[in-house]
Amino acid sequence: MTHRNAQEYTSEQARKKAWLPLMQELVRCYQAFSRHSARHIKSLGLTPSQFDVIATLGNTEGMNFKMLGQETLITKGTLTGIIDRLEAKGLVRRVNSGQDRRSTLIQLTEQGQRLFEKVFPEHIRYLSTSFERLDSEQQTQLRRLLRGLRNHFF
Amino acid sequence: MTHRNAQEYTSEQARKKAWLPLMQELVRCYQAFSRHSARHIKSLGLTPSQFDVIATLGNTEGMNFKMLGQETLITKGTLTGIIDRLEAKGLVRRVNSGQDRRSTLIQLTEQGQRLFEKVFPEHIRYLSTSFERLDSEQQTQLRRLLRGLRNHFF
DNA sequence: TGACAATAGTTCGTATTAGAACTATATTAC
DNA sequence: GTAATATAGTTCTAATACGAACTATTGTCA
Repeated sequence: MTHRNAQEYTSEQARKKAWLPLMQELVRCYQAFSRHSARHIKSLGLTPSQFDVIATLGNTEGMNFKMLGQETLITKGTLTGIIDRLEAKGLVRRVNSGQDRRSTLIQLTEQGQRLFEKVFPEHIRYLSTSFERLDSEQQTQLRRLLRGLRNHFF
Repeated sequence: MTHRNAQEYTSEQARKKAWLPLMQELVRCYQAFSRHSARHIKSLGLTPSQFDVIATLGNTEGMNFKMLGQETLITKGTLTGIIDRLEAKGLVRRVNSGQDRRSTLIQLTEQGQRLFEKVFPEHIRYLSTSFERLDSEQQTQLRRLLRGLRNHFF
């Protein structure tokens, strides 16, 4: 998604495509963030997706697959495997949710809760040192611009 | 990486963590872009990674794995499989690069070149309609802010 | 109520993805 | 000039990732 050809295409064919460097930067920035974050998460013995699930489930009574998928942006087919492995690690459990017998409630076990309380603040602290180098105004502005761009991907 | 807990954590424990919504927005915006882009690429019969390689190789004499990996941000182990499948499709070929017998040059075949010429402009056009909704100044500013943030992920 | 559509999770097939170990070749150091 | 080291690709393993097909259950509607 980096598209080395982007720059050349810009100057050669259409001066108007000035957004191509923006697209490249979006990809690069996300990748840099993602790898930076993953480095720390792996040192905690989790995969990024597993951490995401743990972080989403923390301070919650539990969630079914549908909601968990919406929060984490992980599709349900993928989620099944992730929950399988977290369950095998003893960090979450599947519980029959009362009403709808199709639905499954996923919740942190005691061990999962303890892990959440330990690693979530740690990870936030780890990421702070990067994000806080932007001043408050830059953060707000960046967030607003990203939000605006996101709304244009239908 | 969405971290539903982020908001709560912000207000409860540390007023200072105002960057958490920014992190969420970065993830969501990238995901939205990525899926929007992938939708079109799949309709062209390629995977995002395959398209990325084709786009990078276009208008080039070819590239070895190392350079191709740097451009596309794909690690070499992954690249081997992607090139295997593109080669099976007849879109790229592996050529012994002259000097270093460890190195392999990957280049588009005639068919790959034709595909590049067809799908690259199409995809750019497809993405235009989203990116061009930001005015020129917003684009510049967003790019600059992303660049600044990226530099803080060491 | 009884066919039919909709929904929740699981399973399956194909393709990434990262990283570690491995092979072959090239470079460096002494 | 050869041993030690570094580099280019490949192979391997474990975990995602998406979407389609499948099963079980629930909702709809005539």
